[in-house]
Amino acid sequence: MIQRNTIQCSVILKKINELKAHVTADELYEAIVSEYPSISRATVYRNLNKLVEMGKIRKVSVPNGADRFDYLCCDHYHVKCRLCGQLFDVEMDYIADLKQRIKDAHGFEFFGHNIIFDGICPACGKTKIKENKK
Amino acid sequence: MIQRNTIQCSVILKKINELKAHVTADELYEAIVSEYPSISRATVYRNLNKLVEMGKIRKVSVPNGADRFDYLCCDHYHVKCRLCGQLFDVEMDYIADLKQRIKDAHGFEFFGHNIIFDGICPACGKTKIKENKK
DNA sequence: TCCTTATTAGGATTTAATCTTATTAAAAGA
DNA sequence: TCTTTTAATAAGATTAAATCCTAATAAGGA
Repeated sequence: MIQRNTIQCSVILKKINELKAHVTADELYEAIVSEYPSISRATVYRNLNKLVEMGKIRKVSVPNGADRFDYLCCDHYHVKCRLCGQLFDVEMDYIADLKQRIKDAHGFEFFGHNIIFDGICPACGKTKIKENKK
Repeated sequence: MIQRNTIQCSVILKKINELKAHVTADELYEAIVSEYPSISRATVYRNLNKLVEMGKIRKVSVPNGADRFDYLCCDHYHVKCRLCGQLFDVEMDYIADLKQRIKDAHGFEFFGHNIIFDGICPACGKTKIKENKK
């Protein structure tokens, strides 16, 4: 017996697919606790990592912020707004050959890569222009 | 009077350039406190952020780990060993045109990007082979 | 149904980073 | 040089993210 299917784990996976957003573990906990009041924060964190290892969801490490979890779809990248801190999807092909660009691997074994863009989202961009006009 | 040159700030910058490594704020604090015992952790963190904003050093956000700080040299990328957690430089040209690859910017303003590779360093790779042979 | 043990709940703990407040010192001007 | 202003500091408290700890629970094979 290696791994058990628990109600908690399936509730977590269901909720991520339902929300279709880049949620933090804590946001997810808050969303679940209303319909499953006894669930523990530790259970949410533990199962999220388990689901990532199983390849059923994706974890996005965000600079200066909590990790975010994403339902699975195509490979894609993200941009974090430097003003509001929100994470958005970026429509761009996955750069499959990125590791071929590495000049000297020094004996490293590469598995994948993570790209996060730094930018300003449309909403914050508009606010910024208004504030500059003041 | 906008900004003051403090001894603490210059000690921190000097130490980063001396170490020439990807140090965390805490590692840096430990390295400095021996020769400057009264320095405060908060001062190290505050000045590191200040130096990043001034463009004198670089901050690297590492998945599942503390931020690391780098002395300035050329633009480059990093790889984090998934076994030992250490951060290493990757020799690869900076992809200046990366944002041109974005298909639909949705009104976003882009400034830059951050790439972190996921891999296994040579030292850990050797250890792994040995352990598999057991 | 029973038994083994993976998983959970709930709170405690750890770690990274920042905040708070009284004190100190950088640097501009007299 | 001395005075004044206030940015920056020290030291400890606090916050936030994530994990750990332990007794209790429940998944699922026998």
